[in-house]
Amino acid sequence: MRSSAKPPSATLPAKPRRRAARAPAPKPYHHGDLRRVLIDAALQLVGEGGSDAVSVREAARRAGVSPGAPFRHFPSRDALMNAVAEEAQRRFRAEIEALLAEAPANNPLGRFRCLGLAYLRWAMKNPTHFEIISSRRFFDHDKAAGVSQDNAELIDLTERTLAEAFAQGQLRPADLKQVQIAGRALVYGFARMNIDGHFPRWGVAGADAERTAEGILDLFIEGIAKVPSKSA
Amino acid sequence: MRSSAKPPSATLPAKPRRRAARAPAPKPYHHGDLRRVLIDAALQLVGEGGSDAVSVREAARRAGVSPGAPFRHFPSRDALMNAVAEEAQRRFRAEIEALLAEAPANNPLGRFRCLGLAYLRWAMKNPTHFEIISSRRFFDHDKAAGVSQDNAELIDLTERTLAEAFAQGQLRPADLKQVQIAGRALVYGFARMNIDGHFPRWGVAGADAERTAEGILDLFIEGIAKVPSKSA
DNA sequence: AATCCGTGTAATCGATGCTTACATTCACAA
DNA sequence: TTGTGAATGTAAGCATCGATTACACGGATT
Repeated sequence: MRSSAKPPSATLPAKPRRRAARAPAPKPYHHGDLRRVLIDAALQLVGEGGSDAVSVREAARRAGVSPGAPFRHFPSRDALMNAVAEEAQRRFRAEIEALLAEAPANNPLGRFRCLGLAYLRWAMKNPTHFEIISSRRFFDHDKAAGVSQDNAELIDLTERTLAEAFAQGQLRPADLKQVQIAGRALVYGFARMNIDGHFPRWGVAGADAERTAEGILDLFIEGIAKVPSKSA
Repeated sequence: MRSSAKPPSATLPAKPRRRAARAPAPKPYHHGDLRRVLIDAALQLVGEGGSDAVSVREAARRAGVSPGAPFRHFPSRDALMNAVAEEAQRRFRAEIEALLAEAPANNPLGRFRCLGLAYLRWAMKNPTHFEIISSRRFFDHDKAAGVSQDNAELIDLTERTLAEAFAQGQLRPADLKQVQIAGRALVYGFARMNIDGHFPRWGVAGADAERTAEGILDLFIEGIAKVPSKSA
């Protein structure tokens, strides 16, 4: 945030005070788990106004803590964003794999499609969270290894799935690596078009979005599948 | 900029002085064309460090002008960014159309491919400029009509080209609208993957990028073309 | 030549990220 | 049980940023 559009944090949890002895210590000097709370607050801010809407001070405010406190847990705003990205990526991966678990095991191309669809659905449903896990502006690759690893494993998963599909003769001959990159570019691009507000210009309204997502995914898969009129 | 990584503006372009009457007035009170200079400075800042690296103050600094001066020309930082986006979009469109002019007129699908390639090349070459014309964070759609119009006309162009290709029987039967959106998602996604730093993870180095771009474009076109081994 | 208004300056405000010095409390050891 | 050090939060302050306001300059119109 560039200082312009930052609301004055309307809602504080009515921070109580006093502590010590044995009274129902309402305001302990040490916050229970500030790190966790800060990540949640930041995650919420992301959900409200995108990654730009995250400020350390506002997160501290929502946690009911002084502006300097977060720096005990995160050396910089970027570090906080890294942690946020890590959390978002964890959720992303969890949902993808959950959906994949329901897909039939004996149809690799179908599973490939399922992966793409799960990817698109999550991205459409959580655009702001998707944004921060996709832009490498956060988490420096070196730090935040969790994100990279989760992501890398997801990529490996699709790669294996695609290779299986090819091995079972479901694909036309092609450079599998390029197919994989093209597929990624397709779903990533679609998700990004949503985030970046391209859809209105393309006549894709909110309700159509998911249907369109499915449509372009099937179009792509038809393009790489062996029999042009089979897998859709 | 969030105050952290802002260099102290090492290089001032020896701010141009003089104008008016004929005496060597070294520092004219009125800048010649501050608006233009500010846009150029901002454009340069974008090229150096992305859209986040643009601050009104730094642009003013490079223009050799006081921090408040830019607000005579742009009511807000966003307004400045709008103008920058407009300029970038203009250049983008100009180059696309220039490249398209060299494509054979009688092969719509080839022209469609040329459009995609030109799009990808420009995006790879000017990633930071591409970023600001693609994110709707800048130019409010209502304002900055120039960007929207340039973009809309480019979209119309590809739509017409695709329709021609279909009319000439170069495509397999398909929902043209979805083909167009898929194509856009593909190239946009690829360009965005570059911007967002996804390529290292995908084993796409700088030199490979353009070749890979061509590869996935051809893959896509093969997928929608009538004879699977014709248009590439 | 006198005036007006577009354009730049100076000063200031509130917000932000981040740092430093200090205060408090928890946890572990004697 | 008691002491002490490390962890964690507070207070205060710096620099930068976007944005506003009052003022100064000067080119163009009349």
